[in-house]
Amino acid sequence: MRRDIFQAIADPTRREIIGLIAHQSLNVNAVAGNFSMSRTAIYKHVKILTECGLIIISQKGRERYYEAKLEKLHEVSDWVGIYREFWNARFDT
Amino acid sequence: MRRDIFQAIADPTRREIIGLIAHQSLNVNAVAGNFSMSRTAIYKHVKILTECGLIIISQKGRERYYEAKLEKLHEVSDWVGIYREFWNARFDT
DNA sequence: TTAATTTGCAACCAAAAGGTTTCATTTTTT
DNA sequence: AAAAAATGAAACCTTTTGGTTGCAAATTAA
Repeated sequence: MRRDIFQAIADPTRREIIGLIAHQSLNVNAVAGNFSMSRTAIYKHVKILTECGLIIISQKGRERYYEAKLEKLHEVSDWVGIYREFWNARFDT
Repeated sequence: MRRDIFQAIADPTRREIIGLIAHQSLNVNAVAGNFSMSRTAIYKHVKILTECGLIIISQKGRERYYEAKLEKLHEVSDWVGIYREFWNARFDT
C-alpha cells in the first residue's frame, strides 16, 4: 500500500475534501453530505488523508472532527517548483 | 479512463521520467534504460504523460524523441498555491 | 537483401483502488 | 432504560492500474 502525498491528492474526491475542511473542521457526516457517495466511502478517503498527515482528528464526544494540516503539501510544491521555469517566464527575470 | 495531471504525476515512475526528459529529449529505449522494468511498461507511462500534454513526440527516422512540455504543471501549482498559507508563514507578510 | 534496431500495441495477469452493504460500538438524547 | 446518532471496520465486488510476454511494422545497418 503506497501512501504518499502525490497519490493522496490524485483523487478528485480527496481534493474536494481538502477544500471543504481547509478552513473549518468537519465531521464525517458533514463532509459526506457534500457528496453523492456513502459515508463509508468518504471515511476511507479521509483515512488515506490522515495516513498522509494531511488531516488530523480531534474527538469531541461521539463526534470526530477532521482538521486539515496542509503543511505536507509543501512536498508537492517543492517538486513542481523544480519545473516552474517551464511555464513561468517571469521566473527567469 | 480519467486522465488528469494529478493522476499523471501520482506515479513515482512517471515523475522520474519527467525528471529524465525535462532538459533533454530521449527516446523510449534511453528512458527505459534507467529503470528495471520493461520498455513496454515505460512506453505505457509515457503514453499517459502524452495524453496529459506533459510530453510531446518528435519523430526522427525510426526513433521517436520524447520532449517534456511541463507548462501543464501550472495546474498543480495553482491548486497547491491555494493552500500555501498553511505551511509558508512568509506568505502572510 | 538480409539482419538488426526501434517502436506500438494486443493479450493477458495480479494487485490496488474505489465503491457498496452490513454490523458492532460508543455516546447522546428522550 | 431505550432509542437515536455517529463512527469504524469487515466483507465483498467491479474497475483501474501497472506490469508482463509476444508479435508485427517500419527504418537503418551490414
